[in-house]
Amino acid sequence: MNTSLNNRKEHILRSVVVNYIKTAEPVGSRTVARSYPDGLSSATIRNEMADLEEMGYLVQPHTSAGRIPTQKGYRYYVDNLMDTDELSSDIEESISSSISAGKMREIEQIIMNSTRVLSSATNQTSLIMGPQFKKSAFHQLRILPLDEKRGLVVLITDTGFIKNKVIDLHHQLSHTELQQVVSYLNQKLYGLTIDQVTTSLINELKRDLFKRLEILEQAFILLEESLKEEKQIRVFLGGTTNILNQPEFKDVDKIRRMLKLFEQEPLLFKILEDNSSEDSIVVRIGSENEFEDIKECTLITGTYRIHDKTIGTLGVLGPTRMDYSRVISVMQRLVNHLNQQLSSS
Amino acid sequence: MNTSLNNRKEHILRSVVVNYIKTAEPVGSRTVARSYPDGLSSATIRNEMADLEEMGYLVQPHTSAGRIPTQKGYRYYVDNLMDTDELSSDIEESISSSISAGKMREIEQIIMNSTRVLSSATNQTSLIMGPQFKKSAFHQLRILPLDEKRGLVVLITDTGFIKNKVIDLHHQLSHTELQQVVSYLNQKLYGLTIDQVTTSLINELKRDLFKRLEILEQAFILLEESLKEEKQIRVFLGGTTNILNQPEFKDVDKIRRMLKLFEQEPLLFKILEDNSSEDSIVVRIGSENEFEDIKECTLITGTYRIHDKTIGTLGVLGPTRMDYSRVISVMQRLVNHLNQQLSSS
DNA sequence: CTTTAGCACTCTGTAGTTTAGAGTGCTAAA
DNA sequence: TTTAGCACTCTAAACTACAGAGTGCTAAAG
Repeated sequence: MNTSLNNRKEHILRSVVVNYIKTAEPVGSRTVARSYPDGLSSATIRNEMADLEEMGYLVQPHTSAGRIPTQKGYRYYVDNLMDTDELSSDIEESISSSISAGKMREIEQIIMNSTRVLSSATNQTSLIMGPQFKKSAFHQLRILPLDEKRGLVVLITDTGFIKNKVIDLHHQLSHTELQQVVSYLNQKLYGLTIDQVTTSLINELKRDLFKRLEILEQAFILLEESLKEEKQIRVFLGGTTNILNQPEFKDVDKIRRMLKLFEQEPLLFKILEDNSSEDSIVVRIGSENEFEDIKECTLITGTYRIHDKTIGTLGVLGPTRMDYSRVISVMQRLVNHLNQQLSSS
Repeated sequence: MNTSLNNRKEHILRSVVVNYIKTAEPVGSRTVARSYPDGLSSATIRNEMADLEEMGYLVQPHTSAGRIPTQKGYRYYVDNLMDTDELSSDIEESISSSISAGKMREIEQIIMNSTRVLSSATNQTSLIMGPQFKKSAFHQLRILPLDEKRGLVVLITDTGFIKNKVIDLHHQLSHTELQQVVSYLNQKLYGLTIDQVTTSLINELKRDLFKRLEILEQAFILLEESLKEEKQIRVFLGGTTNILNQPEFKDVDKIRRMLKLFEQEPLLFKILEDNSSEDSIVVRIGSENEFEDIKECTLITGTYRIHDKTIGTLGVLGPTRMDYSRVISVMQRLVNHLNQQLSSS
């Protein structure tokens, strides 16, 4: 199936893809002929294009129109024909400046800026999964008494997350009792990722502790809730209006479906999560995507890390007619910057 | 200018407004005639409608079409003709259930649910300004040492907000020194709203403290940053796709402008802030709005409180052809629930 | 004086028709 | 194997025709 094409066919396919990406209009033989270095006539090109159509790389929207790439055509282009884009210096700059600006930056802030850069540099919709709490390792638990009846539980991870929650302390605890509980918990949990803190582990700890102090029910409830709650992680979106600029979304109905999708955070999360892969950048074209709603789109994803630990995914979503070369370059650059920036604190 | 209309004209105006809201089609004399209790002929209605047009309450899109209400027409309707909607029981229920569900609810969660309810019950876009940190009063400041080099500053307000931040402690502090600083700050700041903690006050405190301990520069930086940071408060949006259902937004260009607006959080914040008023619910029709981008829309806003302290605003944004009666009823109900729910913890 | 029936007139939206232009596939010659 | 030439196809835009909805005005009736 994966027979590779001869040189001339490759050249023609590339030309069709590149032109179609640029103009969104079916590409005719004349146009391709012009791009061919040693002048070949349009008739010859026509023959080759007919071949490419038969092989499944191109299609005609109707009998007498130019050709547009099929999904298979895009795939071949991405795998074999694409050269990586040189980024213009102002994009380079906007990437590095918007990410590294302040020093005392919150991680959320960095992520939000990234969505902005990513969408504006690619002219597509960008989506970024915020850092995944549950993949971080447990580092420290503190309980801070607020007043007679309430305390603040603070949970700190190795990647710098801080979660907190006010809890009721029905039974007053002495300071030392509290200390005991806390240090016990810290000892048991240290180094585990949040993922690993399962309900059964919690129950075990609970039994253990109840023997000594029949108190901290509330604290455990927090811990459990904290796990559940984090299932719905934020996905940040940028440039959702960019799809309106693309001619493939001139239909109000398509727009609606797309925007509906953007409103469903859990779904977006799933989409990103499923596509996150350890190795750099993944391109999913059209029906290569698992999710029904984006089977007419291309999704390009990458992952970012803190100290070699993958903690989130970023993606660019658009029509299959997407400037692959540019998007991939931008994404690559952005991921590098992010990794560097996030790991340097 | 504000001459009130006679009974018959009022009836006709109401009929036109109600019908137009329902169908989005210009309303003709025949339609109005049907709605008139004692049969009046369409010819009579026509005469009255011509009058109403001259007075500025109605217009014709073109010579031989029905009438549609002008902004002035809507205004008269809202002020004098509208009766409040009875809400169907399932909406009542969805309001109360989605807001009061859990017990240990985070305030953000409640707000997000509110956007959902509000937009789905009104079929419009809803926007809610999250609770305003800076209007809360300072309650407690804690500093929690994490390790040798870092500490966690925790700031708690009377309305239950908890802000925290990791700070570097270049110079190690003894426990007692830390205690001293913290209790001094607490004493000075207690009861002030965050708004009132101005830069000058911070500087004063700084001078004061430097005399005793030449240390806590970092802590102050936090405090200052915390103030700045909170200028960009989150605005939660719901049902942005609802505008696509309205025929006034069948033009892709209008859609784009609207969605662009939704992406500009600071602007939305300003819009909501400007419209927030102490007394219940405000209706801004068309050009009554100050902001250029929504001069073709109607914005209906209300405020919610915690213990009689206004902390946020919620709004419904849509075309001027909006079901005023329903939106106002829903908003009223939602605000009541919110106030009750937020104040009971 | 108010209401109404009747009628001519206006404007829109839709459906059908025409036409220019772009691009193809095929054939036959180079 | 390549290319010139030509007949053919399909689309998108422009134009025309027409039915339908609604108006304003006039003149008659209450």
